[in-house]
This record gives sequence, C-alpha cells and structure tokens, in this order.
Amino acid sequence: MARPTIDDVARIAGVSIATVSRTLSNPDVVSERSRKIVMDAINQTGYTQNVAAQNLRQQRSNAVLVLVPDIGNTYFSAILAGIERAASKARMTILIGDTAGSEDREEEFLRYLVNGRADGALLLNGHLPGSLRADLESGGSTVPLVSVSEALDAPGVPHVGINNVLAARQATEHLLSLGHKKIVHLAGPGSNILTRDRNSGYQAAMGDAGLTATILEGDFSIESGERAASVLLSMPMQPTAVFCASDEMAMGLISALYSQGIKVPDDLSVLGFDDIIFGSAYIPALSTIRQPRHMIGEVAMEKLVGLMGGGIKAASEAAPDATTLRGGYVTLLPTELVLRKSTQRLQPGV
Amino acid sequence: MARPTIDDVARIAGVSIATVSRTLSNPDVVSERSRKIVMDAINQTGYTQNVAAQNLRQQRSNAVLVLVPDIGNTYFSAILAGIERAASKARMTILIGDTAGSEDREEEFLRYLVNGRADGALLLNGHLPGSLRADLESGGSTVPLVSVSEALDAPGVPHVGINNVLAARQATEHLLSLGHKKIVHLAGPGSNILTRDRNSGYQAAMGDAGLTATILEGDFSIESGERAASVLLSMPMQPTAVFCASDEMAMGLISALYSQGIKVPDDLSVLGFDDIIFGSAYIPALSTIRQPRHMIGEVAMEKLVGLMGGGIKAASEAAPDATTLRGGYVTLLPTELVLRKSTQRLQPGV
DNA sequence: ACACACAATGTAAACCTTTACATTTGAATT
DNA sequence: AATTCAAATGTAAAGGTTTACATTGTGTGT
Repeated sequence: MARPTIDDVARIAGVSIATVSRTLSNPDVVSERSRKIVMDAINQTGYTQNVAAQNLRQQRSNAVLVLVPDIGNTYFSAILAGIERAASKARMTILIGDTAGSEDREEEFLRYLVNGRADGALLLNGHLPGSLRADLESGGSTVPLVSVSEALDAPGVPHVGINNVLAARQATEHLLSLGHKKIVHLAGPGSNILTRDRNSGYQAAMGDAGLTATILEGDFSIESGERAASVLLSMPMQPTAVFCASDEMAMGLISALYSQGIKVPDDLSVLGFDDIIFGSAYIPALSTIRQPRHMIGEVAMEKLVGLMGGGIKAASEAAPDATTLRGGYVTLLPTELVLRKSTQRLQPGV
Repeated sequence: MARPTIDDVARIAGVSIATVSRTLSNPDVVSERSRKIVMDAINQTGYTQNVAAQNLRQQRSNAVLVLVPDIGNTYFSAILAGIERAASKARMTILIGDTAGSEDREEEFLRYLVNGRADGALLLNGHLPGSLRADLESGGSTVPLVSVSEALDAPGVPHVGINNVLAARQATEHLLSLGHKKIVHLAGPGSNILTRDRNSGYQAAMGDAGLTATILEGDFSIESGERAASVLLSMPMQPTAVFCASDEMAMGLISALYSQGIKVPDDLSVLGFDDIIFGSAYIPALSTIRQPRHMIGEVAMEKLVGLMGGGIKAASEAAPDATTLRGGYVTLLPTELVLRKSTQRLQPGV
C-alpha cells in the first residue's frame, strides 16, 4: 500500500484532518481524548507528515544553505560540525554547497534561497555574488544571511568569527616576547579580508616594536608553506621566526625546511594559526593560535536561526565571552595562544 | 511584490501554465515561437520554480541524505567532497547528517527517507538502524541506499569502498619485505567490519610468513595512537614495525614515541593508512596506504543516482579500475602503497 | 473537398498539508 | 430556561507545480 496520508489517519481516528494536523503541530488545542485517538491512529498507520506539502503550505523549508569553499578542508569541516549540531538542535536541515572557487556554483546554490529550497544561508566563502548583493543593497526583502569566519565586505550582513587583527597581534607579540626581531609573516591570499586583518595586526605589533614587517603571500595550503621555505632561505636577512596564517602552511614550511636541514624550533621558530587537530601530534608540536571553530559554527547557526525568526536566543549563552560589535551585527569569539614546541626563545648564538 | 508564480509568467506570455511548465521541463515539445515568448516572460519576471510545489507534485525531492559519523573528521570530509561533486553534477542536493555516534540521531535522519525530504541515502556510518533493516528484509519497497567506506552487514545494500583485506595484506607485506618480523598492527575498534577485514589481511600476511600476529585495538584517533605508544614500549617482545589502521593513529604514535626518545623510522618503522593530506608534511613524512577518498565519494553518489533511476552511468567511467563484486553490489576501488620516510629496512643492529 | 494524423496547446485534477473561519458542544451565568 | 462564552472540532481554501487527457489547428493523402 502507498504511504499513509493525513486523510487515512483522520478516517481511522474518526476525526477531521484538521484535528490530526493540530495534534501534531499544536497539541495543546486538541482535547486529551482526541489526541489519544489520533496518536493511536498515527502509530497504527505509521504516518509521518509529508515535508513537501508542509513546505509548500507554510512557505518555508526549515533548511539552510551552507556555502563552503571546500568541504574537504579540515578547517571548514570543523566549523561545519558546529553548524550541524546547532542546526539539528533547532530542527533545521543543512544543505551543503561546495563552491570550489567557482562563482557560477556560488550563484547556483544561492538560487536555493529564492526557489524555496532553503530559508537562509551561512556564507563561509567570504564572497557575496552580485545577484544577492543587489538584493541586499536595495534594502528590501532581506534574505537571512550570516557570514562565517570570513567576513563579507557587504554592509549589513551579520558576521561571526574571530578578531583577526587582535589574534595576529597577539601572535606577533608572543614571538617578540621571545626575543625575536626578524619576524616574517607568511600570510593568506591578499584578496581576502581575513588576510588583510591579520596582516595589519602583525604590522601593528611590529611597528610598535620599531621593527620592519615582512609579509610573504601564501594561500593557506601545505604546498604554499613548502614553497615559502625556499623563499625564506633566499632572503637577504634571514628571519628567526615566522608567523604563519594557517597551521597547514606552518607544517608545509617546517617540513620543507627540515628536508633542507633547518630545524624548528632550534634554527627558526614557527607559529601557526587555527589549531587544527594535527598540530598537537606534529613534530615539533605546533605552537599556534586557536580558533574555536566548532563554536564559531554553532554560534553562527544560532544567529541565523534567530534571524529567521526562530525563538532561540542561546547564542550568547553558548558563547559567554564573545565580543559583539556594530549593534550585534558582528560577533567575535575569543582566540587563544597555544604554546607547544615549535616556538622558542631566540638563542643568543643564532 | 510577491514572488512570481507560473501563473504570472503564463499571463504575461499569453499562454497556459502548462506551456510554461513544459518550456522549463521539456522544451522539445513546445514550439520555438512559444518557447521564446515564455522565456522572455520568465526573464522579465525573474521567475523560478517553487521547489516545494515541484517536490509535492513529483513525489520526490532530488535530495539525498548523507549520514556521517563525524563531519569534522578529515577522513570523511574528503569523501564528502567527492560526494558533493557528483551530487551537483547530477543536480542533486545533499543533506548532511552527523550521527555523532548516536543511534537516535541516526533514526531521526533516516526518517528523511520516509517523509520525503530525501530520495535516498549514503551511509558512511557502517550501521543500519533497525527500522530500515526491517524494511529491507521484507524485501518490499526498497529505499535507494548505498553504504560507503564502511560496509554494512546487511545483505543487499550496495557498497563502495576499498578492499581492506587486500590493502592490509599489502601493507604488511611491505613491512615484511623490508626485513621486519616483529610487526604489530594497531587496529581500529573491533566492532566494525572494516577493522575485521584489515585484521584478517594483516593476519593472513603474517601467517603466510610464518610469523605471529599481534593486534592492538585503537579507535583511529590521534589519542589512541598516543596511548598505543606506552603499550608498545611495555611489550615483552619489542616490535620493529607497526602498521596502523589510520594515519591519525600513526601520527599520534610517532609523536608519543618521539617524546620518549624513540625515533621513527630509525628505531621503529611506522606505516599509516588513508593517506590524509597531512601525512606528506609530517616529520617523518608518513608512508601509508592511499585510499582514493574523493573518488570513493564520487562513485558512491553516482551509484546512488543510478539506483534512483537517474540516467547516469558514469560510475564505471569515473573509476576505470574498480573491482566489482556480487553482481555489482560491491564496488572496490584500488588502493596504493605510498612510500615516504616513516618506514625503512630493518637495521641489522637493532 | 474530406478524413486523418500529428503537433501544439489548454484544462483541470492531483500532490498533501496548514489554517482562517464557521460551527458545534457543553458548561456557566443570569 | 435562556443566554453567553469558551473550547473543541470541522470545512474548505490555498499553497504552486506537473501531467493525463481533451481540444485545437495544420498539413497530407486520397
């Protein structure tokens, strides 16, 4: 037999479909007696509501789109895990879109927001395609949107992430406090906001210390860390410490240096960023700046749910020490300097 | 103004809604003239089909559920990336469910299959909850299902993964070929099939060589690798090589050994499994068995789409050297031994 | 000139809910 | 006993498509 519908249940229970519907969605308004009869009929038939019909009628999908540059990347997937947790707490489904750097795919996924597949979106890709941007700037019917980790340069889109300039400053100051003066920053791709923030944090700290800043551009990947090794070695003035904008780059760098006979931290201190799970098992164990990635995801999702009119206000509860700026638009979660073995005090001899 | 519907388009174009619908879903049957008129009207209004209405009418969602034990885990997220790629190629949406080891959550997500939120599922969690199992064994209306990476012990569910017994044998034989005789296998949790397969591959290879097998149970995590270090060191007969069932465990092990002064590969050879991206930047660079995770995901998704009646038969095309067993139910993709620096020939002196 | 086939289009039902509004029921108040 | 009110339930519309079937129009073969 076919899937039971609400009509079947109503018939068996001897009530109207309205009562069945109410029993499920708003039990308080139906009498105890009916509730029981209906529930029995439901159990007997194995009825479950048809989501498509619900969505059509209610004009919402209870789903959110999550746009990621690369699901396979451990940095994003940890945030994803947080998002998933908060989503299922709010009984929301998440649709994941991997943009893989393609703007076409981006647009394609964002169409979910207009065709009713998703009610809102979490943007981890640091980019807002033209179509939506126009929609936003017109100020009209705004789609619930939250940018995560990587801020958008669009105004009015709530954001949750970390304070990158502060974190970079903290990182740099740690290296300074160890006596290093020739500190290079191996940065992310210059195009993104996150990189610009970290750069300025680094530059500010160096400036305050009266030192010159040197920035090498990378792309967060292991390979770009490896490539940086030879660049570093060919620099006129050899640095004694490198602050990397990702743990991946730090590892790539250390491993490439190692194969050239340069030892970390003895010959060079290296500080990472993110605190991915593999840092602690690395040799040397990686000193780094921890980003609370799981919580970033969780808070972002909660914020989105809030925007969509859900009743959850747990965001502040979940992230007790978050900094909130611009009237609640921007939530910055605290980072933490994690000291392990890849950084050490500048040795007099070197 | 509200979102345009098919009626708006029809009115503007001066045709019936049927013609509009056909223009979008089956253009061949409408005249060139009408097609043009309709497309103009669509562009003018910015109309897009309402997915909920489509889903309701067509009784399908064009979405698939992907059940993962832990999105945050880099092993799974790489497979996910492959899944995503194949999914969007087939114009399918993926709904990700993180079971986080909870059977309740599992059940909850699988309800998507009956309430019409998803048309099929990819199971990466190695487990089929009772509800569905009963459904399957009754042999009746089968839900399109594919198990990925971790096989199910349920009959009749197609699977795509690797040949774990072969891969483990290959791994062990490599270590044997390097002259090692005291080889320990640091395995996954005994409960899962994958572990049992790898164990038997290892045991078979050891047996063939006339050596005794020693299995240490872990859980794939870095921490369990670390824990294994002390167990290993306290063993009466010290092994000269360890074959780990995951790269994570290998790294945890190496790093814990390192802090006890034991050097890999000089004092001990360590072989990993999976070839996660961080292995190459590890020190020493990790020798391992590569799993084509991206392709596993892709092939699995293609298989599922095939099951759902989609026209795609690209599976064999995408994975030219896959082994297919049991009448196509099981697809095994080739693994590869990747030799780097963590294994070496047994030194005479040791 | 007529029947016929075929292509193009239109009409209306069906998909399954939720919910505004109407109705019934029964108790409490006068 | 009549009235009022609230609680519980029912009726029917609406949500936006797709598609089976019916209709119209056009050209072909006789």
